[in-house]
Amino acid sequence: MTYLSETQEDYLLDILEQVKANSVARIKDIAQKRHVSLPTAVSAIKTLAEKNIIKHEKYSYIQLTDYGLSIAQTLIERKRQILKFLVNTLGLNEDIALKDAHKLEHDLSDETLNMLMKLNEFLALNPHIKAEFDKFSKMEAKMTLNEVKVGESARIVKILDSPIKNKLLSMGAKPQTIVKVEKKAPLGDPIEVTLLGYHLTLRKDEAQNIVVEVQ
Amino acid sequence: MTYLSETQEDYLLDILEQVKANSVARIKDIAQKRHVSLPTAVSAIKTLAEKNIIKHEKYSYIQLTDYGLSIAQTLIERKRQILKFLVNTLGLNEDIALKDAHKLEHDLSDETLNMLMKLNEFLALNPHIKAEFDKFSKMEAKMTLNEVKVGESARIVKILDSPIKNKLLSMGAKPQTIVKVEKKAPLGDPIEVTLLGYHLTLRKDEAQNIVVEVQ
DNA sequence: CAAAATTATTAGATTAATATAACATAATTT
DNA sequence: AAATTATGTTATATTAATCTAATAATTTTG
Repeated sequence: MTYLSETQEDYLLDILEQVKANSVARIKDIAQKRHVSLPTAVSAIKTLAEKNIIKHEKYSYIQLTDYGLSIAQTLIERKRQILKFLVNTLGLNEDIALKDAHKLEHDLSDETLNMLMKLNEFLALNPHIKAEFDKFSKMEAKMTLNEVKVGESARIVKILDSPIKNKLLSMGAKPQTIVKVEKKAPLGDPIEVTLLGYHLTLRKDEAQNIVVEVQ
Repeated sequence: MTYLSETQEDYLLDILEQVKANSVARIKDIAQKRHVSLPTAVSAIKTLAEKNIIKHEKYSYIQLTDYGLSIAQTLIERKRQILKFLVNTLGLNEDIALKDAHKLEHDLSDETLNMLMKLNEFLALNPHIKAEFDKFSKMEAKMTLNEVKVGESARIVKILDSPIKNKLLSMGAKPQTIVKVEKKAPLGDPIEVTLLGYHLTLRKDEAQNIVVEVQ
């Protein structure tokens, strides 16, 4: 029915969280939680009130309407399921999972979310499969950049700690960045590559610190 | 390095797509692809040019810089992996998968993306497990709203085609919406529930059309 | 090659989400 | 109860992404 922007959904959830924790929510609390200025919170609260999600009288507490509470509950449940997927099923650490869940909760279609939940359930019911996957996911990729053939592109999986790491990071390279091997000298040393628009010449021992995967 | 907003990333990918398909890209093409007006495209192109992602001279073609091309390739690869997860691993249909992938490509952390890829690989290498999951995911949930106990909340999984369906849709209820059973008459008919702030009284045969899951 | 058509740009507005500065109300304390 | 502190509001501005209207450059065509 009422459309809420992502930001408005975030405000709503923060209000509910605050009410739960503290029995009442004030403008100040919400501004703090959201790391925004008071006027910003005031105007967000006004918009939510216009949409009948909350009630707010000047200088007073913020209260959820039944409608607002119900929407919030649905959002919370979505987020809970997404977190479960990220933490339990994928085994990601809480920090990353929370950040990602926060974005996903706004974005995922009901259909996709439903399938993630099925996957959650499936692995919960089949611990041997879950264990197998966990083992598999912990195996390191073993190909390094020096093994990539001339003309081929690869995706960086990890950059091992080494002198070259900072140089690459400073150029903006990171896991998922695509590197192309342009040329190799005889014996494979040095190696010419391009990434993020830069041309680089790497020694073989430097390239060995860059773990990659070819598609 | 250079930060691109989601919108800017979208423009970049559309430019690359256009260049690939047509060997050159013009403002008009991009405006069409993005379903925006020409001035909007002009200003987006200007921003990307300032960030050294593309080159553009007044009234002329748009060209990717090496840097822009490289960023685009990384983005494309991300999206490809996400799509693979949604379509191959989860078995979602292409339309939904494309929409979701489009949003996820901007949102997912590298760590999460990496785990999704592991899951892709794991299931590709273990077709028997994949087959088992496919079978599992196709099993319908079988609990309906009339079976939920008084005081409990449930998540709507599906609303079967029936007279009640339109009524619920018009209230904004859909899969993932939370319903709470407030009261049941003796013999479980009728049933009082709340959802999205509404109080509803449902006949048992209506409630049987609402497939739910209790958490 | 001049007129017409196509494509691009500039100017000026709008909306959502943010900010700072200035002011107003409420609560606390001496 | 007056002064001080805490909290909230209003006025005004900014930024990114969009729009419409007006204008300009380029290309096509009769």
